[in-house]
Amino acid sequence: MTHSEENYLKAIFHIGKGGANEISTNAIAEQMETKPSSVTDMMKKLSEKNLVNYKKYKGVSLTSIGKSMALSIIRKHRLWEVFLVEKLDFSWDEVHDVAEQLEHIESEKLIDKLDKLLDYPKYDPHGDPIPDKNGNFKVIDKKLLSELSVNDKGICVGVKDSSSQFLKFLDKNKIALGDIIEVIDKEDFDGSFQLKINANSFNVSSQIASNLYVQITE
Amino acid sequence: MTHSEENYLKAIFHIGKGGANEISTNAIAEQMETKPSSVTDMMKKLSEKNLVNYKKYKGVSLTSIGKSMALSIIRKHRLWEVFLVEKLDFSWDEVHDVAEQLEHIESEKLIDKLDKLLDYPKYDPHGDPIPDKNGNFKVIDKKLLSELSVNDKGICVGVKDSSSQFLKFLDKNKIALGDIIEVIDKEDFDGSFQLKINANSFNVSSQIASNLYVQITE
DNA sequence: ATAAAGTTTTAGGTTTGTCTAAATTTAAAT
DNA sequence: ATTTAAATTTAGACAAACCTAAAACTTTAT
Repeated sequence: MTHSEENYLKAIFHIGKGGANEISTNAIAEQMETKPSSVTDMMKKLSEKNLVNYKKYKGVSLTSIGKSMALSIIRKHRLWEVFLVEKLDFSWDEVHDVAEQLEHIESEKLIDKLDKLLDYPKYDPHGDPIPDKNGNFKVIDKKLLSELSVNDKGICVGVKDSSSQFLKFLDKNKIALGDIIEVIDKEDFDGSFQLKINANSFNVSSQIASNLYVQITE
Repeated sequence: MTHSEENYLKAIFHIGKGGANEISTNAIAEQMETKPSSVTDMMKKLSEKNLVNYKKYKGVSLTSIGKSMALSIIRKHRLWEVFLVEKLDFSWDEVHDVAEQLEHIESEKLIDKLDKLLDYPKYDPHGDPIPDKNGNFKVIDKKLLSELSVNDKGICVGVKDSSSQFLKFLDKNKIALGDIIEVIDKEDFDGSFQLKINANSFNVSSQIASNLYVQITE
């Protein structure tokens, strides 16, 4: 598996949200920041290798082998992110690019030992689940903050947008995973939210609310 | 810098032992396990980029930029080796191939933080010095065990051959870096050595003796 | 000093992953 | 039901890094 092949598998997995949906050539091209014609070339190759199901003009989906390879890369990516934050004091907005490189290192022993060093973490620094060796992971029942109603209460468990800008915004406003969030009021006019986060009052725009995941507690 | 370019710089550095000697195309080809014609191609490219001094038929040497890049890769390689042994419980014969991949990860911050995590090690698991950020490292005054005379005493500080076979042999015989070695007798006939290692008697072949570095203490 | 041997370079070809431009297929709109 | 628009694929090209075979240069040996 080349790095490029791995990146395509990962992209297909992410676009399809892990399901077996048919993914369009254009969607992959956009995600990979490449051209549709390049995607077509690669799909032929991955199809040859039985990693994707591909029929001309009909989109692609991962085969079970392709899916388990994608999960293995995602596992590596997320474990490395935890390592960077926990052991090397990176902040959560700095880890992505480095993990993007580290995820391609080939060594099963390395990943097993890293997993152990980190004490078998279940989630990465952005709240995304880390698949185990067999590709299994718990999907926790989370909702976007924007879907909550007034008086709903929950724990902040993840971010949808994990861009550096958004993460830095959260840092600046002292919003972190694990925080307890309560919806005090919702403004119909602009979709903004009045919140209580860890006992402090907050007002966040709908943009923010639709990029924060919470686990409802009551 | 591509991985391949980095590997060539490293190879040239290793062949020339860090000096400014003129390195032959064939020597590089052998080290890189590739063909001389491929080396020529790459030397032209590296020369274009001012990383090597290259004149047709005359061999190459690293420019100062090329040398500092080679040192940076070696620094990364050796730091990762320490990480694998110290933090992930790899044994010293298992680290090379993985470090060979990890050395190409691009992130200054990653290496700075790794260096810190490991508490700024000066030597890798095979006793080779780790260059600092500026490419400086101490060359300790070591000799091959085979150069010692009867009654010489020293500390085992490194290996010349760091192949898995040799390292496993040392493990099996409980010879490790830091051990105190005394030459009891030398057999002229086959060049074998009678040693005392950490108070135990040992007999090693000339092959072994010429692949172990010791620092003489008296 | 010259032939033989060894080394290095050139010339031309391959694979991988990308691209642009043109052709084809599918989907949408009237 | 056609036409138009959008998505996708094909065709042909390019750079990187490698290869083989042949040519050119150096070195060695007589």
